[in-house]
Amino acid sequence: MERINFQAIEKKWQKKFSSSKLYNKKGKKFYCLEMFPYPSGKIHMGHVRNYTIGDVIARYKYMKGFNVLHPMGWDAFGLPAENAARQNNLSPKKWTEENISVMKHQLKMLGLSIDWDLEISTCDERYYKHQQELFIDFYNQGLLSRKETYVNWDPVEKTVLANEQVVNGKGWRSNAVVERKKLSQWFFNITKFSDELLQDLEELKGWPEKVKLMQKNWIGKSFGCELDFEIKDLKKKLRIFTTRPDTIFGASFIAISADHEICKNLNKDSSFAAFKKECSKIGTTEEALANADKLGFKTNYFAEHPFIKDKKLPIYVANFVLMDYGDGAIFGCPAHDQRDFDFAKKYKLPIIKVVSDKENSESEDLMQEAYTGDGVMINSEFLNNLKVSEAKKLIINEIEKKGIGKKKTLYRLKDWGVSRQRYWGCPIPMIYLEDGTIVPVDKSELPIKLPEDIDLNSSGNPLENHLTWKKTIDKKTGKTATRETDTLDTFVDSSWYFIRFCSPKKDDQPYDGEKVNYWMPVDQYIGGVEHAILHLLYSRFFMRAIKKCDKKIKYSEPFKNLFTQGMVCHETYKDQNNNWLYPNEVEKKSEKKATKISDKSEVLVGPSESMSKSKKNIIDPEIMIKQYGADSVRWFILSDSPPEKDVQWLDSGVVSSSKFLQKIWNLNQKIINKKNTKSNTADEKKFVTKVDLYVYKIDNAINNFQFNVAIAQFYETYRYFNECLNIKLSNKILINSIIKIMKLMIPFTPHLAYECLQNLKCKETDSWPNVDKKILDNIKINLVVQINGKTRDVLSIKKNLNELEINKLIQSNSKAKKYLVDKKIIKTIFIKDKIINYIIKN
RNA sequence: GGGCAAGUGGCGGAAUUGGUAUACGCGCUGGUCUUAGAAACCAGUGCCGCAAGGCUUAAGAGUUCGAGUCUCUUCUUGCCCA
Repeated sequence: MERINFQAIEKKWQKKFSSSKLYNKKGKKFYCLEMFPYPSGKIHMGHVRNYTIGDVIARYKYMKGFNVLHPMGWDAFGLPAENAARQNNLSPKKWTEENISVMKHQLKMLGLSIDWDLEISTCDERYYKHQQELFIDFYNQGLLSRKETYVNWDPVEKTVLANEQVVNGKGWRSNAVVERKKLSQWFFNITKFSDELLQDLEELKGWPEKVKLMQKNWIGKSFGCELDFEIKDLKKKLRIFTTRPDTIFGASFIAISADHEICKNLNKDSSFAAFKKECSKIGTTEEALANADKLGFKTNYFAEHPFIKDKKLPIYVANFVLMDYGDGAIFGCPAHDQRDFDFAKKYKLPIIKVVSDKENSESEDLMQEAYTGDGVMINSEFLNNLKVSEAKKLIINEIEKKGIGKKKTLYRLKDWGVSRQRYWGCPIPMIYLEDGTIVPVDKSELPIKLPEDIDLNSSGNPLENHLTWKKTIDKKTGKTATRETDTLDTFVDSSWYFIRFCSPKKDDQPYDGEKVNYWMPVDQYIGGVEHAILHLLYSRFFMRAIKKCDKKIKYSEPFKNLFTQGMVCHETYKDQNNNWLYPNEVEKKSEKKATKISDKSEVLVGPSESMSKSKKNIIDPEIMIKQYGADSVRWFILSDSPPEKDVQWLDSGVVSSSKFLQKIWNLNQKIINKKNTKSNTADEKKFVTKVDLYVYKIDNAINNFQFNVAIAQFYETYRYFNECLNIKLSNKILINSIIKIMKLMIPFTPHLAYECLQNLKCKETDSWPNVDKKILDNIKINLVVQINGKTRDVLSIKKNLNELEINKLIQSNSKAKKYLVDKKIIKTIFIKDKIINYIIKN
């Protein structure tokens, strides 16, 4: 048999793919989008998986008659470009552009059905110009604000981090311990949509439940109430916020933030200053706050308990209370809150139990931890004997009646800080006038371009350090002004790129509203689950913000269906010195044994983990494509695991994929070269029906995102064809049937499939094979015969036979017959086309 | 600590959603071909048993004619939040 020349075939068809598109003007629109890549240098297996899945969907939908939009672009701003540029003495722009060119070439090698005419890059001024325009629109709509807040400061990167960029109190990239620093920042007012973003999750039927739940928890809606305490010494009221007003009778102290107004009275005290400094050492994440040592500073003030006459609660300044949570003050109920409990133990404050349950019957001084569960109120005067939920309602009522507070809804979601003290990002189009006012740049001046003559080697923000860039003139007043030197968080860039794809060349506006209303929402969005919260939440916010600025936009949800694919994993290897090794430095001897190729020393084979540069367990897709062909790589990455789960890369797997594709090629050759034989109508009918059944099954599997199952069906189909080469089928039937199968393979292995179809002289390759449902009705099914629930025979019969007919069949001709001799049948369970179960008595 | 998933051969996994458990692939074993190897092809491959047959979906219970699938308890792993 002739070996398949995949290099030649792939080259030939990729040339065609680069100009062919998936538009069916008459069909229903289908917007298929994969998360666009960061141009880090080369594509990795994660990209291969992501874009192969997307390509299968796009090609499949196109063949089903949809008008498919399948674009690609580059998430091209970001810190790595600056770091790389510094190391290689190259401009970030140049570095990024070179990476894009390499990666684009690599993506083309995969044979993707992307419409490259729509390509965008977020670092292109033709893109960020419009982002600046949107920024100004948002500003004018009151969706932006400038706030002075404590931020997570990364002392190594010298930049502000978002809460989610802080992992275990450390910077996600630098791993440096994060500090708190006060800075003036730009914020998108995402919290204006808190409730909407939460409510509308329910409408997202095509999203994984898991992702919706994560977003729900992230938004974190909770109820509580505000409550005023009186401080007699200061003749002031202290407003606190609590989600547990029911535990008010268990209150034993008040804790306030070090930045609270009351602390101004303490500023002269040097020990307080030292304490305040200590507080700034912990980050602002909930996790950092929870894990930090609870520290308190006792003030000389006391608050009056609102419900217990003459009871005074000491006021502490505590490091775990922040100004931006509630009002920067809480009351502490140690018995029922772990943080308060730790604090009370440390400063020897009273612990008063107010919720009782079987599980926490011990007395207060024996308690090892706070009890946060449900129960019945005790020690709480008029709340006694009520359940926690009832007590909560009643106490809020009482508080409102007394006029000392009110019910309040609280969201965990914070406004989105977008200022970054970095060069390689979208400049913020705002200017500072000499009198201190801040105004947007006049839209006619957009884009505010990044300067190219910058010095990346001195510390801090290169835009700030630039000699002339920030000096400007306000167009309206003609007065001198200073530019904002911060740039936007790169999450902003990716929050609207899917909208830009609808009209990527439109120059005078960020988008063409009509096109947006036609193509949006994205019908299928595909990407990693790691973006489940931020990117998706920000994008949902952007769509709403744009809708608010532009009444013509119809949609507020950007992604109708979301698919989150699993990661690509590989075994890890370490040598005797505990250094990681690349897979190509290692020779596998058996399951757990391997040696280092260079010196034959023993290698420790570690578990399969997500591919990462740091562990060196990476396989270069380009090398695989060159060795086995793009179709084999695509086939393998889809074949081995369900797409939502992690997949383990196996060289043996891709080898077997390429062997199978060779077999498919051979089968095509055999059929094309076969001499016409005399046909048998019955055989042909059976064959055609069976092929249609496979078509049906494969179609179903693709529709359900079960690509691994679809591929298993292809293996079976191949086997069946091979068996049938020797039975009496006309060439016409064989060719028409193999054409159907090759069409089904287009989404998976487009190069091979198109080449085979061409050899089969198939002219119409744009439509999906239809299955006649009537044919499937005539197919034989297996009916299971059970005696007392044990399978004794399987009958291959026509569909729709009734119980009587089945009984007759079993009595006349079945292995189950012998079990029924001389037995009394007390019950028969019969499910049509599935099972018959005889319950007998011995 | 809380929430959510998941647990099926040596491995990746399938099971029409309560109806033949282990499809398909990898690996392994044997064979054909070959000077030899590779490739290709054929056969076998959950466990016990010579066989008839029995057992088996993390462990245990329950519902049901029937449970991998539903319910409860326990264990383990993963993810998210703390």
